[in-house]
Amino acid sequence: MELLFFAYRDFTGRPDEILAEFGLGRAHHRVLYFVGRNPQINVNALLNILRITKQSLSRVLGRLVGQGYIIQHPGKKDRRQRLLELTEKGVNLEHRLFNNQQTRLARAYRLAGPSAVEGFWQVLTDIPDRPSSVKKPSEKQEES
Amino acid sequence: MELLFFAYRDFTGRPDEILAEFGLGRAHHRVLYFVGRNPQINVNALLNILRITKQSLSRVLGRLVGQGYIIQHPGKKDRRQRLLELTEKGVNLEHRLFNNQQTRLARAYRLAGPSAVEGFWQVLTDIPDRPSSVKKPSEKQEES
DNA sequence: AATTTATGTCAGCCATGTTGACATATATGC
DNA sequence: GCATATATGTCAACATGGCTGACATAAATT
Repeated sequence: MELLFFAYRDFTGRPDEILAEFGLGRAHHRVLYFVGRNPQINVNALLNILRITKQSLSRVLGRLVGQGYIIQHPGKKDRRQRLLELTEKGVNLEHRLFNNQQTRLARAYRLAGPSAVEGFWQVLTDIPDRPSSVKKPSEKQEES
Repeated sequence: MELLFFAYRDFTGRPDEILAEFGLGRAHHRVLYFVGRNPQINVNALLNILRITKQSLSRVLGRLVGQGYIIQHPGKKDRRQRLLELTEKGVNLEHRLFNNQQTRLARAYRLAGPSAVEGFWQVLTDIPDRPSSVKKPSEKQEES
């Protein structure tokens, strides 16, 4: 139980330091991450993943767009949508953050061994609410 | 990677709702949890676990003490220390929150099976920074 | 007696969540 | 084609829970 807390705490620790150099926070990290993994995602889909209000997202996203980490462009099928995508600058930063966490995970994986990793995934997948918003974009936005 | 985010997000979701009924937040939950699991813990040890400043803790802890969820009393060996302990009221609330999360975990465990659970623990234990502050109070506080 | 340690407190700042109200552009339904 | 719904944005105000800095007190330690 508390392991989840410690894991999360230390998992975000290093990235937080890196982000601080750029005057960004954890919230910006999450946006970078999910936009990076879901190019051309629209705002609504992103809101559903993060489960925050559009006003909260707006502040964070606006900053990322303003500083050139993310670009927006209208959807082709639905021009009301603003589809989000990392710029090269955004990709770079995201990679830097990602690598850091990956290193930590890799260490844990190495220590624990492959079968443990398998179980880890298994359980972790089952913790969130039912269908989960992970890689199930089938229901929403096939944008652009 | 994102699984950790989703797991954490949904893991804290229900408890957050319950806490809101009492006008408390997630920070209070963490304190209740760790005090519950480490009766007679002193303030410094708690700060080391949470990795926050004493001013932050003070606000949260002060509230919990004020509303009778936690009691403090001076350490016997070192009377400067304030040892923390849940009251019956605190135990009740903590149980309620705990059970909720346990239910969620139990579901995941059941779905994933025992060997997966084993691996889950294995990996999760290895994610945090080295010695980890879990059950390793050997270096600090042997109070009261 | 001097210093260090454990704890508390005041005051203010910042990031990031919230609600509510309202605006605009586009898509959709009748 | 107009009415309405949807996708998004924006303004304003507020709450929580981090943070820093400064200072206070009691008890332990040297």
